[in-house]
Amino acid sequence: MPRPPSVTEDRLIDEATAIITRDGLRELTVGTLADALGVKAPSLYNHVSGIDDVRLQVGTATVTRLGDALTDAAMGRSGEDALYAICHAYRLFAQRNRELYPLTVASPAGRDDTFDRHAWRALRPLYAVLAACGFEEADAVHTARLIRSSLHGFVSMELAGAFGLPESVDESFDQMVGWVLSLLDA
Amino acid sequence: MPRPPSVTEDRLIDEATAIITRDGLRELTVGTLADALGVKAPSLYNHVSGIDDVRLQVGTATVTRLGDALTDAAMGRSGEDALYAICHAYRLFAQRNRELYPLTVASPAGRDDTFDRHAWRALRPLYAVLAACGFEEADAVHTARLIRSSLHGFVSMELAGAFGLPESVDESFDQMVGWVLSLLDA
DNA sequence: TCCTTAAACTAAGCTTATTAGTCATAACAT
DNA sequence: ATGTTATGACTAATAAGCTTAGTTTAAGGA
Repeated sequence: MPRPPSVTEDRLIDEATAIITRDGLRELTVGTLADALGVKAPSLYNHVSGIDDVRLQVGTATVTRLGDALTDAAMGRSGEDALYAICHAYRLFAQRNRELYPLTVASPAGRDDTFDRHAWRALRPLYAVLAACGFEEADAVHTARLIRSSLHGFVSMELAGAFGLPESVDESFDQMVGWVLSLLDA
Repeated sequence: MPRPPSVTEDRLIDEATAIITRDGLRELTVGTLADALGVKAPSLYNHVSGIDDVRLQVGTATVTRLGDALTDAAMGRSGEDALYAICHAYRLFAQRNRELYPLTVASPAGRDDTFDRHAWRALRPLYAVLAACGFEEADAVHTARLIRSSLHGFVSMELAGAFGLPESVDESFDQMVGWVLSLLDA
């Protein structure tokens, strides 16, 4: 029927991810992305609804990778051991994807079902640990929110350069993780 | 010597703040700000170096107001009582300034001395509580980072709509504050 | 071969940020 | 009073970004 597209969804997300990683979030534009794909800017509108859509799709792909990283970290461990690994994997992912990480927090401009589904899925290892430690439904939710808040707050402030004092940031993180682990005893 | 400016720094920041609060961060542009000030767009460059500079200055003003709110909350209280008030004042400020709050986290695009000074000043009530509770130098820094991480992480995720489940967000916050307060006993 | 269909293209609009260069004016020194 | 001058406001213009409209092209099926 139609001619084969030179732009596939995978290639689009890959190139957009590469631009953000290499040059920063602000350098992802319709123009730079079209160039990277070897196509003129308006042609992108055959594949996405706009630049916000591209960012959303990159965010979805990134939060999926984050979930994979957390799952890998928790694999084969349990309890405090697993939670410790999850915390450190979370921070490591943010550090290695400093420009992409902000896209994982939430879908800007209102709900997006696909993003939300993938974001929820990324939290499975965390909920698995809590469930295995005997946390009931609602309590698991509150505790997971606390842990996510601490982790996201820490890494986003760290990436933003909000920790200005000379004290070791690694040590601060270790101390915070220790505190998070103690939640499992309660 | 020169003629009196129709655009003062105060008015500029006030109007920019009003636009962000009323219409959202994305609506703050050189054009909308110039209109609000009754001036043509290029005239703004006699007062600021660009739109990023405007955002930075609004952020500085906002983080100062945040510090005032925290100071007011802690006034006349001490220990757990003061920290409880600080936590709730922090969240309330973010909720009442949802569009402005992201500007308080850090100066984008590298250090800005003025912003950093005001941001540091905003943390004084927190450090005061910790000092009064006997926290030593480095330990106070690590603990303050933990508390800031939890608070910032929670409110930024809440504002971003990252807590999708039906469980009460207020209850999650209360539980988190309870844990934060328990830090003072350690 | 010809038609359908989707994806590419060109052209063009509008918005935003910014720079260059000009003009107006109010405060100050004389 | 008057002229100087610094400053801020203006017009004009450019470049970049996002998007829409409308046209062309090419591959696969009839």
